[in-house]
Amino acid sequence: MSNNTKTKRDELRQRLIDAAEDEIARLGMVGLKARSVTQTAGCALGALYNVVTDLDGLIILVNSRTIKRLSDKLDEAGRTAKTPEGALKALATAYVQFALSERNLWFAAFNHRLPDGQDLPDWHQAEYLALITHLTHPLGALLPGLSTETLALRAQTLFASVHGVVQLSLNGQFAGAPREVLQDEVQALVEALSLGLRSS
Amino acid sequence: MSNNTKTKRDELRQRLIDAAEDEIARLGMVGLKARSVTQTAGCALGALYNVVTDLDGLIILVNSRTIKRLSDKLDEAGRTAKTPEGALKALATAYVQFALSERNLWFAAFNHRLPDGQDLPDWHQAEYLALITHLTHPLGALLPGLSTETLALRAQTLFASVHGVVQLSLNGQFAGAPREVLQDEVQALVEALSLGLRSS
DNA sequence: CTTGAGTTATGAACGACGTTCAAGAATCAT
DNA sequence: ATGATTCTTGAACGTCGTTCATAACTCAAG
Repeated sequence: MSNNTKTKRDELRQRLIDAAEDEIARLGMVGLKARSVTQTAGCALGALYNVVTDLDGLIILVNSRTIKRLSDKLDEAGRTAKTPEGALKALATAYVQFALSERNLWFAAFNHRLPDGQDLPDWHQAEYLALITHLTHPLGALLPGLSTETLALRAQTLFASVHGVVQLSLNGQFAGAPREVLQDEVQALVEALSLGLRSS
Repeated sequence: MSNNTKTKRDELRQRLIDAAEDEIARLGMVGLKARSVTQTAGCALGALYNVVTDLDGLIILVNSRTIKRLSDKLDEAGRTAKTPEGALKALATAYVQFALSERNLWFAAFNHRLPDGQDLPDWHQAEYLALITHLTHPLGALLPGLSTETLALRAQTLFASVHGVVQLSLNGQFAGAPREVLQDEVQALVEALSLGLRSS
């Protein structure tokens, strides 16, 4: 394969990711169709499968972008805070804001499921883990003396609990905090958890 | 419509729910197919649409059963505890156990999404809300003096945070507590939250 | 029992989907 | 300029949810 065709493929892959990202953002994950995405990317239907394994593979590439963007927001939020608890609150706020403003992409990133037996590629799993790492530092300052492993576990749990509140609120027609008080509820959650974790 | 045909329809509806429940339990929500479910229920393909609006409608009926079963488990767990905090922990434990033992049905109940613009029927939304009500009593005992509305909100948030930890652990190939320590992490979460909520 | 109008059940047919692959177009070394 | 090789294309396939013309059935009236 010549160098020229390789860069052409890369360009097409980028165009496909662009188109897929747009389609998911507008219509959600189920709105992503092979025929439509290839048309707006300006290629043949079959070309999709030269450049990407699957529609699932394309979703993964979009999700990778989303996670990267979310990671940047968290980075920014984490830097501005003074106290560890303030940092955790700022991170939660940023997370909620991201989920609210990029609902469909956020949803795709956290709810895309591969067919049974298939696993996410390692490089992509690592991106999710890196996301949670943003919590490790402030949480470690709040809870000194924890082993690295327990700290990592607690960071995952903290992340997951905030994520759960956002998910049930945005998703759920049933239950879940109404959208107007979502930020408040998440703040209360982080505050109570910070307090409780420190004194337990 | 004679009475006879009405009960025949009801019987068929039950058989379809049975078949759908089995199929979802074995293969997950995406494994539910109109052709297969009607075949094991012993009826024609089109009969599905006489008895139920949609495949989505069938999923809702299965989810209703699942929520009812989960509600029973929570009832049981809530009754055995002495202290409010003990009750919350027992409820969380029961929830985790249910999710672990009925993964696919649990997943369907909390991740089924109707097409854009459609809402869950009111009677079904009420079932989800009733589920969360199990937390209200012990939480109210733990946090006296809260208004009914804030108490309901806190109960939803507590529910959602536990749910989030379970979801990310079971779902996520990326991140989320590994399954062996899930119960421990959820216990730690409930403990910290109880402590933190009380003293805030 | 017979009739026929009204009701219910059936499954072939439809359109949309993801994916494949034979055939054509483009590229490149000679 | 030519043949070999690589890449691209979109028609075709199988599967899906859903519909609807038609067949089968039900039942009151004669």
